[in-house]
Amino acid sequence: MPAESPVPPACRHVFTVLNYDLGATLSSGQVFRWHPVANGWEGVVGRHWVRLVADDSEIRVTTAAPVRNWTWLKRYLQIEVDLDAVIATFPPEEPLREAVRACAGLRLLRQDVWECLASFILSSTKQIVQIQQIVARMCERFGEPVDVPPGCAPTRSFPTAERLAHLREADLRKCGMGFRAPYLLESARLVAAGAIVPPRLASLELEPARAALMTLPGVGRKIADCVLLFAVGQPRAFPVDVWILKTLRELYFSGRAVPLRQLVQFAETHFGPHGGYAQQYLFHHARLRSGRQPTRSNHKP
DNA sequence: CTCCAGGCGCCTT
DNA sequence: AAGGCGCATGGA
Repeated sequence: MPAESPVPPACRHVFTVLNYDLGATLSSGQVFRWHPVANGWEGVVGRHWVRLVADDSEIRVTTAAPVRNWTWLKRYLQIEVDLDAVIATFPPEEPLREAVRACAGLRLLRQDVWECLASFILSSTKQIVQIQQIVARMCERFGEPVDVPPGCAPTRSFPTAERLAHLREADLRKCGMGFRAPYLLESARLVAAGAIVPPRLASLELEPARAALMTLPGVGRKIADCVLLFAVGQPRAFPVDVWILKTLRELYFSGRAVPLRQLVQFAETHFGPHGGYAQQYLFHHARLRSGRQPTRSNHKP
């Protein structure tokens, strides 16, 4: 057996990619801590400050602290997902194909479960820009400092469930989260107490995992499915939010008023084993068509 | 000013 | 089971 040749840790790495639109992926409302910079994106993954710069064939990575093993980031970015194989499982119908064409290279990430869960508890009846602001304030106040490159703005990790569990509701309300504060606080306490063990969700089937998440206060079907899709790795999970509701009604029911339950039923059965990917294409496409600028504040001249 | 935002929990039928 | 309403906060 050959001896391990020690690989010196570095702050740079390159992932070779095919059909990966990093900007669409990071601005499509599945994650809230990335912001665009000159020619790329900066964010925090776990305890790592990360800058990503992408072109057609690669994603170039810069971190602040040396990294020995890039597996965590490869997993987060889902580098090894064969997107064409995913899309090949979609039902052959034109509205979905059009969304896929319009959002070519849009991917799903594999986020930290607690970060995703907490973020989406904060998402209800909030615009994406506002979710970003609330999450940023919460990280600023309660996260741990992470290393950043010289000259870059200081930033912090996403606060753990244990950290939030020891706060008071008023501390969280100061982040601007309003009536969501008690939901987040109680969910943090339950997770910290082990009522839900995030890493174990991935070993459950879709339905039991969904049911487990929905025992948490402030977590209904929609938020549970966001966590299952964006963090747990259940590609069939299909979050039905107001955008998707409207889109499904328009594209598949001629704009008629259809009961929510019937739309959820349709979504479950129509889009197949990677329905969550289809959902993300429909969602992002709808937002693009609305004229909204994802992740960018709509400043007027 | 009013309206609404990647919903949920709880209260009515 | 299914539908209606209030909930904080801040942009548009």
